[in-house]
Amino acid sequence: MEETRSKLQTQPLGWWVRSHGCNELSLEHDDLEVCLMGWVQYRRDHGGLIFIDLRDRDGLTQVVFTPDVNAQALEEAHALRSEYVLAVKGVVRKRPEDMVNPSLLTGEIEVAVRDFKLLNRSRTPPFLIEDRVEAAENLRLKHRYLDIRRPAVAKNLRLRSQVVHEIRNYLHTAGFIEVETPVLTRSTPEGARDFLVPSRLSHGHFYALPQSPQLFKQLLMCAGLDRYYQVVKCFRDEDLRADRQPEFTQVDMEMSFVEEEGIMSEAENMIAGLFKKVLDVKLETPFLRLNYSQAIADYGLDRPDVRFDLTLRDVTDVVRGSRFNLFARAELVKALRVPGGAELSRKEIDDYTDFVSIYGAKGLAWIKIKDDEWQSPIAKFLSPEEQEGLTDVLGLEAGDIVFFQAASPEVVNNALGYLRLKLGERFGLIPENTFAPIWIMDFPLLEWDADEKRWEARHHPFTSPRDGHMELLEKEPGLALARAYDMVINGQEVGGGSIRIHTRDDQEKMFAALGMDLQESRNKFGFLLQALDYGAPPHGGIAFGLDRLVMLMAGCSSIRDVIAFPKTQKAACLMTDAPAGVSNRQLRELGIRLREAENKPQD
RNA sequence: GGGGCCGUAGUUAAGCUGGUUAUAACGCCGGCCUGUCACGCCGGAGGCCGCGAGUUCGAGUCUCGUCGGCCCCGCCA
Repeated sequence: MEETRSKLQTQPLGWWVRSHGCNELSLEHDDLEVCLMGWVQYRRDHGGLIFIDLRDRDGLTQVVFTPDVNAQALEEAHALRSEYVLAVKGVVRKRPEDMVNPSLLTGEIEVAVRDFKLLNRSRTPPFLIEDRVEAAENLRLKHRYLDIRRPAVAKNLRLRSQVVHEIRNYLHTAGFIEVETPVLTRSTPEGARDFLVPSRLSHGHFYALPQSPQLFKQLLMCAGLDRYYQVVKCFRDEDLRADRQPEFTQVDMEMSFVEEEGIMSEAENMIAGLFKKVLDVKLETPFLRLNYSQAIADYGLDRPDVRFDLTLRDVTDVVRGSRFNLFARAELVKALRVPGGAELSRKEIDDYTDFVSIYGAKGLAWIKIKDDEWQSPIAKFLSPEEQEGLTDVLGLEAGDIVFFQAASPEVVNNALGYLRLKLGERFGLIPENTFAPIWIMDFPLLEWDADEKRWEARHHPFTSPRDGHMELLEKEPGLALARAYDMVINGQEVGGGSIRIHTRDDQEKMFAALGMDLQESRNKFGFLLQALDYGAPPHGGIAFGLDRLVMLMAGCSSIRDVIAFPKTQKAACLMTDAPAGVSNRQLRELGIRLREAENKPQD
């Protein structure tokens, strides 16, 4: 099959040197002898005349084989096919007047081929290397090197490179020192599941891949480096999502002798500068700020999309004494008013009811405000006073629809919070090409783990409580607030950080509050406690999720689109087939025997 | 661990309440063509309908299981 494609022999590059890229030539190069190298994008074989669009990472240039320039080359060029790799020497010439291709940057010229070399052949690719053809994602991932040849994918990687470059540039200028921290480190409790690496030299012992360089960067502050940053891979063995991969990249920073303001202003200047330089988008600084509790109250979520205005309202008091039992008894009742929402069909409302059920909602109450009446399955249960109260609190007008959730705060806020996003889309309330950054602050320090029946650090156990809140840990741990902050853009959490605990005393108190006894905390975090004991400066930092940030800037909806070689939802790499089995010899060296091998019958 | 969507030529899809030989476009192969640009024209090849059971006279179509991909809940900052 391959033989039929071409009898043309491939040749070594020899002394040929590329003179230009495929997006570079224009009328000002007229008559110039050039040498281009690239792939065959399209071939238009007219028999006595052949056009080839030669592609490299930058663009396309039309090269033309004609008998009057080189008849031999024309003869050979009949054998060229898609994705063959060529080196072409020729002369730049102006195209005939009405033959200009305005959709090509190089569309005013063409290169008349004097000589060419076939550098490599190609099998017919499994999918067309074109932006307008969307092949199935598993196919694209299996042949990712072909997928990346598509300009849209390459463009994302180039954007990512620009972003990292600007970040490094900014931080370097601002006096940050880039330091690499270990990838083979020790497993620490809390947080996500670790990826483990067995030790050959110490059987039965394991390294863990870092979930983040958190402890190392704090130790670098103890070391007096003052300002640290790193663009670093982090690893978390948890289930994947469109915005979550098992290995992902953080822009990790830490600063000494600063408090919230110092870190946040540096971080938002960096981000604003980035958007300006890379996208030419101006973000107003300082960014808006919102308390966690206010974010939950207004938006239901701790990463609100503030590009549009719909907000939730607490109407618990209005319906407290209602004949409608569900409302009267619920711990929390909130309403979401959608102006113009009365146009929603019954089918759409049913779909929204299904939608909120995934967040634990048992149903979705609604009222359509018509000119003369309230159209609703629940209106009849509401007294005139309650109706008046709702009209007042919500500012109801004819044409509106109001959705209600009455349940636990968690269910109410999640259900209405995500419903708000859905409705924002449905009613076209979300402006495109807009970036709305916002800081979320004053997070609770701890979070109740219902399964484990204990308090856990919401951020991580090194986060400092607000002044005076350390004392709350014993009596009212749920009320203690953290000196933590998240940066949210368009409803995406792109970064988060905190002021750290920098005294041994406080850090031990914190561990104790998390149910760790002295022995245990010294065992696991002895090195940190010691470092804090030797004059640790006050410090804090922030880490950005680079993949999410680039995804946002690229306008993609999955971080896979901005990662060169991403993994599937089962954390597999379809190209290399990782993860894969290993030989018994490798296992033996590591002192490992698989449990399944003992149970499974030998075949 | 759970819910939803999907799997048919190389690719993207169509295939109705089960019924003759499984369609189309693009791609691929061969031929013709000196101004195309996603060239055009003529001809051709190409299928384990993801895999395995079951129901049925008969399964791409229905049922169950399984594998894989995507989205989500849980999990994860």
